[in-house]
Amino acid sequence: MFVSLHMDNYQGEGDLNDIVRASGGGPLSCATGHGSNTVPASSWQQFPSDPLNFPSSAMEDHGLNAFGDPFSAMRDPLLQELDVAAGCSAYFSSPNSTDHIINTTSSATVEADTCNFSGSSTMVGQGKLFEGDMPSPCNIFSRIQISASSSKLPVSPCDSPMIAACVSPRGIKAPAVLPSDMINANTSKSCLIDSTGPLQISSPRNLGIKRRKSQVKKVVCIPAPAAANSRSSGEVVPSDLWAWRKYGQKPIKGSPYPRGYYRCSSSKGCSARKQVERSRTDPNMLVITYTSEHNHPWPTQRNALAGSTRSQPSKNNNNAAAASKITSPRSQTQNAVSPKEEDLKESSNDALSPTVAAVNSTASASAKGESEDMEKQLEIDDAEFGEGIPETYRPALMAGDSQQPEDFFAELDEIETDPLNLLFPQGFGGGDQDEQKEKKTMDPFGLFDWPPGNNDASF
DNA sequence: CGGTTTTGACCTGCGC
DNA sequence: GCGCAGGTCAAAACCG
Repeated sequence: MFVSLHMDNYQGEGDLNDIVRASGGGPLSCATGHGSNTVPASSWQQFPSDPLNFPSSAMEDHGLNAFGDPFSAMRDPLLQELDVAAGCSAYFSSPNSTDHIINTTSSATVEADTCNFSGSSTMVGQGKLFEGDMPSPCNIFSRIQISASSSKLPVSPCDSPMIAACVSPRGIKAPAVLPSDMINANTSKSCLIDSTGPLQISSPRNLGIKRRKSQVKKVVCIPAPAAANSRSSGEVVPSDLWAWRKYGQKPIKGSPYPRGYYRCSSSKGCSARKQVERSRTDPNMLVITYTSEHNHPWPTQRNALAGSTRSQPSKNNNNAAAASKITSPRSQTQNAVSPKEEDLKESSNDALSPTVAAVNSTASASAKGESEDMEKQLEIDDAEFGEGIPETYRPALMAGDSQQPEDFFAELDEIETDPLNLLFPQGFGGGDQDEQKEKKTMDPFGLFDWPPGNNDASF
C-alpha cells in the first residue's frame, strides 16, 4: 500500500502543514480503541495481508517533494517507522490527490471485507473508532490520514477532518477506487472530531486555525500501542531513527494530555523538533508533530539509540527508580502528572523505530544477511523510485558502511524488549515455514514486496 | 562524564 | 495593551 497525496490545497499560504495519520485501521488503535486494551495482540495479528497490491512506483513517482515539503525530500524517520511498525508510510504530493485519497481510503475498505479481525466486534462496538459501516480495519496501521494542520490548531490534528490514506512504505498496492460515499462511510474515525463528516482535506483556514508562525509542520497520528505491549509503564510508541531530546512539556488547554516537546539531538544545531501528544478525542492515538527539518544526515545507530537505551534499564529498575523518586520533590510533581503522560514520555523516546524493531526481531544469525537483503531492496527501490530521497537521509544502517549493520544489530541485541515483538509476539501471518517466518519478521508488513507466492500472509 | 528528563519560568503570537 | 495559551529555556536531577 502506497499513497501519495497532493497537498496543493494546503499551500495557499505557502505554508505546508501536513497531517499524517496512521490510525484507525491499525490494530493498535483498534485493539485499544477508546481506551480499551481488551483486544489481545493475537487478534490483530490475524490481520491478513494487504490484499491490495499497489504499484510501488505510483506514489513516489509523483514526487515526494513536489510541493516543497522539506520532509518530503527524505524518508521521514517516523514514516519509516510506520513503514514497519505501522505498515504504513506517507509520502506527500501527487497531482491527483483526490484519486489517491479515494484509492487509499477504499483500499482500507476493501481490506475490511476480507479482514479476519477477531477484535472487530469490539471495535465496532466502540463506535468511535469504527462506527458506521466499517467492519474492521485490516492492516495494523492500514491508514494514514493526511490533512492540513497549522502551528495552532484549535484542536488536536486528529480532531480535524482528515483524509484516510492506506499507505505502505514501499509501494501502492492495487488501488481500489470506491465511491466517495463509501469513503465517507469508511473513514477512520478514531481521531476525528466529526465522526460523521466526510473525508476531506481541510485547509488551516477552513479549520479556523490560527497561525502562530509560518512553519512547516508535519503531523503524524499513530496508534498508541497498548499498555500491555509496553515494557513497563505502558506504551510503545514507534520512535524514529532520529535521536530526540525532550526539552519541554506543557499541558494543552482542552486536552487532558500534556504535550511533550522534543528536539533533535542527533546533531547539534539541528532545528528539527517534534511534539508528541495524545489525541484528545482518541487517547489511543498519538499525535506527533514534526517541525523544521533535520539539517544533517540520518544519525548513526548509536545516536539514534541514544535516547532509547537510557530508559530501557530504568524500566527494569522502575520500582527502585520510582521509590527513589518518591523522596524527591520532583517526583511529587511528576506524580501529579497523569500516568498517560508518563507513558507518552517514555514512548516517545524509548520505543525503537519500527525499522529497528523489525530488524531486532530477527537479530539472530540471519541479521546480517537480512540487512543485506534490506539494503538490496532499498537499492532496488531507490533505483526504481529514483529521485526524492537524498542519500544523506538514508538510515545509517543502509548507508553502505558494512560495519554499521553489525554494530547496529549488536546494539539491538542489547535491547530486551522490542516494541514490535511486543506488538506481534506471535509473529506475523502465522507462516508455517521458517523462511516465511523469517521474512515476516523481517518484513512483517510486506514492505519489501516479497514474491507473490510469499505474500499471502503478509500485510 | 555526557547524555536525557523534568519542570518552573520566561518568551511570543494571537484574539479581544 | 492585556491576557491567554503555546513554545522554549535552562537549571537541577537522573542515569549508565
